[in-house]
Parts: sequence; structure tokens; C-alpha cells
Amino acid sequence: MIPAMAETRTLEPEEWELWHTWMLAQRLLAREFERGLQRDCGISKAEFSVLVTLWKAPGREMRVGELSESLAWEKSRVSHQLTRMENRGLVEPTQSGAGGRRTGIGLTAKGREVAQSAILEHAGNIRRYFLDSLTPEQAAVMRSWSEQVVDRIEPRSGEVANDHVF
Amino acid sequence: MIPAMAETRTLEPEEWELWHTWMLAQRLLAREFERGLQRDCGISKAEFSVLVTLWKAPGREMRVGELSESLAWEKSRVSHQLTRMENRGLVEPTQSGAGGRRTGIGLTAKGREVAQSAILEHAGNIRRYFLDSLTPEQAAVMRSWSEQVVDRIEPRSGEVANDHVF
DNA sequence: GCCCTAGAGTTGACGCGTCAACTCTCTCGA
DNA sequence: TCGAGAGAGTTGACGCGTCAACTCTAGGGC
Repeated sequence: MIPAMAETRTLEPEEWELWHTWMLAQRLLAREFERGLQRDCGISKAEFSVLVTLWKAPGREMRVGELSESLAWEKSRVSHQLTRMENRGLVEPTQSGAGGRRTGIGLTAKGREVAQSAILEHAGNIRRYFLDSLTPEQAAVMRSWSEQVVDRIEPRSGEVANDHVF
Repeated sequence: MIPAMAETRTLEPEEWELWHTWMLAQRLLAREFERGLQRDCGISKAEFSVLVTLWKAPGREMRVGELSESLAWEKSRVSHQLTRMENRGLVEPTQSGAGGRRTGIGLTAKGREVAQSAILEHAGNIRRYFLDSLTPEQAAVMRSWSEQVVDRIEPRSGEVANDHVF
């Protein structure tokens, strides 16, 4: 690939149009998913990610660090998120250390219930808004392009990342 | 297209893979843009959007409501954003009403400078990370798919939305 | 002239997300 | 045995974004 020294040129209208439409499509799609989750299950995408991850864990319980690893989220993000979810009764510590530290974290009954329905709901939305709108040819292109991008920016992220929604 | 009643089926591994890779690509791409802006121009994408919009306005000045309209952002979001940007010296009220209300808002000298360099910088990034990685065929597919999605979710948003980054 | 309401703009509370600084605990080596 | 580190987890400050409630202002009808 020839590094084109293109940085200082401004975009052609056509290029701009492509970029703009594409970005718009993404935003709308993301918004739709978020709203669906909120409307039908009363949770945010962040909450969904946590619920699903715990749901799939053996014993439906993990350590904070594992959760962080599995979601590829910063520990502090996980910690803040768990605090909010604990307040909402979706999640509870299964063991605690000193200073109110959570060592194990698991789903509450409510959390399990919400997780289960959200998973179905979300799969439906992925179909409705994404998969069903793709022709096989489009699917192939989307896929190869996505791989290119991932490869170029962060080749190893496929191995780990496990953020189940967005 | 046959509306398949597909909501309750869970996703096939292949479908999941497509969805997952695609989402990952998006996240990585968005992150890259945000970082580029932050690293090279010291601003966030939200700040960029505001700077560009004001930059393009006649007299480089608008009313808050126009800004909100043009960005398709909520008024309150605009207001919060302007407060932060005023604190950072990128933007200043050109007329104020009672109670410190901004009626007109414009770029400061610093704001103009940052806007100009950010616009070039960003165009370069759009090329580098998005346009250059597309074959013409991929571009055509991305485009038609994006239009489908926009059309399906919010057909009229093309007319207005003007959020110049993301 | 006076009130009344519609619209413009702001504020506060809250959720999400990042970064940097902190605390706690456990292990390993002198 | 003690103490230095490393790793686990938390906290606080801050930026972004939404929603609902508030204030101010200008214009219209009487």
C-alpha cells in the first residue's frame, strides 16, 4: 500500500458524502439498540454487557478482575459500573474483603431474570436491524472490511475482546 | 424481503462473528479518530463538532438555538458543551442577555486557530483510516448499506443532521 | 397597559467512561 | 519475621450525554 501523503487535501464532496452517511447509519443503529434494550428490558448497554458476562460465567459469578479482563474494560470502569448496578439490585457481592471490597460478584435473582430476557431481546434486535438488512454480498464485504480495519488498528483485539453488545 | 419472525432464535456462530467483528471495527475506528483529535489538536470530538459548525457559519457566530439545530443536538447538551468550551477559552458569547444568558456565541482567536488545524487534521484521518482502506467495490457496498439503514430508521435525518465528526 | 404563553437558554441530577491516585492484601526474599 | 512490592480493587475529578425542571424574554390578545 502506498502511503499517499494525502493528509492536507480536503475531502471531495463524494467522499464526504460516503463518510457522512456511513457515520450517520452507525449512530442511528447504535441508538436503536440502546433504546431497544432500555425500552424492553430497562437496562443500558453497559449493564447488558455485565449481565451477559456474568450470566455465562461458571456459577454465574466472577471476580472483578476476571470481569474486567473478559469485557476488556478498565478495572475502574468495572468498579464504577458494579457500584451502580449493585444500587439497582442487579448484582451483588458473593464475597467481600476489607473496606467493602468486592472479591466475588454475582447476579441477584432480579439480575438473572433481566439477563435472560435481555439476551433474547437483543439477539432479535441484531437480526432485525443488522443481519436482516444485509444481502449476502453486503455481508461478505462488511466482514472483510471489518477485518481489515481491526487488523490495521489492533490486530490482537480479536483474541480477547468480549464486549457483548457494542 | 420476508419478515422472518426470527426474534426468538439465538444467533448462529457465523452471524455472531460478523456482528462482533463489525462492532469491534467500529469501536476501534471511533477510538482512533477521537485519539487523533485529542493528540494532535488537544480537543474532543464534541468540541470539534462545535468548532467546525461555528467556523462555517457566516461571521463565525451563531445563536445557541441555531447551533443546536445545525448539530441536531439537544439544547441542553449544547449549553453544557458551551460552558465547558468557554472555560477552555475556545468560544465566547458575542452578545449576552440577562442572567448571563448567551444569545450569540462565536469563536475566540484560539478557537479559530484550533478549528483550522483540526479540520485539516481530521480530513487526513478520514482518509487514512476510512477512505484509503476501501476498495471501490467496498465503498459502493458501504454506501448502499448505509443508505438502507438510514432510510429504515430515520429517513429524514439526512436532510438536517450535520454532526461533522461522528 | 397588562397578563399569558411560547420559545430560548440554563441548571441539576444522574449514567457512562477515562485517568491518576489511593488502599488493602498477599507473597517472597533477606 | 518483617518489610518491600506487586496485584486487586476503589475513589475522586472530570468530560460527555440525557432528561426534567426551571427562568427569562418577547409578542399577542384583550
